[in-house]
Amino acid sequence: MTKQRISDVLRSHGVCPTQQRVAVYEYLLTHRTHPTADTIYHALVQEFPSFSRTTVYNSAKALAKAGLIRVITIDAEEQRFDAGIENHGHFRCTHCNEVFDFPVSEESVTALSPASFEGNTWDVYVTGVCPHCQASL
Amino acid sequence: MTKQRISDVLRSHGVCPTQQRVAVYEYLLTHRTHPTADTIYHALVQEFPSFSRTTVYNSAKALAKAGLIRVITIDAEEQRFDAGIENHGHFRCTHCNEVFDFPVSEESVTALSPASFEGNTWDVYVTGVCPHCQASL
DNA sequence: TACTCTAATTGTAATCATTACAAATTAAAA
DNA sequence: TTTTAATTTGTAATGATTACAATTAGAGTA
Repeated sequence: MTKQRISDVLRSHGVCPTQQRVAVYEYLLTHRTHPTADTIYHALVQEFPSFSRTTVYNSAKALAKAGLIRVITIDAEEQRFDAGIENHGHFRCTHCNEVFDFPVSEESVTALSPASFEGNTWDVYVTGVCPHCQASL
Repeated sequence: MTKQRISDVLRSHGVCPTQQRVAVYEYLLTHRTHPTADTIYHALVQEFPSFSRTTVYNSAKALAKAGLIRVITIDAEEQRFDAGIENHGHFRCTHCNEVFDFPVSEESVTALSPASFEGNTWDVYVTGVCPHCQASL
């Protein structure tokens, strides 16, 4: 996706497409690794020398509010950000501390959500040891 | 459950049953409100004037490691603790900020957990507006 | 293009939950 | 008891996140 296209997406979601917001969203679209604010900051400060940590949080907040990204709190210490907004769960490996996606069907989500509550967003977090770390143990 | 009984439970889970740990576990057993460390601290400092915030965290960590309680991170700002360890999900109301339990069936959990990952613990977090707040809006 | 107004960015400082640490206390075994 | 190891506790440190005010950039208008 080109920067121009990303700008259009932001605009169509009511988000003013500043250079920084476009850069943050582009980074998340091309790095599906659930990066932390600090990781994003270090990656983008090279492109924008005046880039600020605060801008990462501000941009992410604007993108999350518009429904373009999700904030993941599977890690108690720090937030992670994810451009994938379709149905999926998150798995955190306690050994390598990476976060992976795994598929979650529409039916199982429907089965989960309590009927009497409204306007629901859901997160499925699973913690354990990933296949790669299992092999190396 | 008496203090004596709680002591036995801790001991049988390999946790040295100190007064403070018994008090924290008793508080969580009798208050299924998913309290924060601060809430527990304020409640117990009345019983133990020398009670410390650090002890809440230490005790909770020991209890969680023994599998007696769970740490809930549905709230990005602060941890919550829950003596309920059977299958259930957590719902956070964005209006009153309370956390409620809701049932999650064994099958839906099995359907969720990715097969290739091991030693899994899972958390299902749903966010929205609770029935009580829906009525008052 | 220049102008204007509003919104966004940025750097610094503050906040606040959580943890580190070392001294004092307690638990449990001998 | 006495001893020893584990736990508690108060204070200080940590570190992610936010508040804030000054600067800068975005987008519409003439």
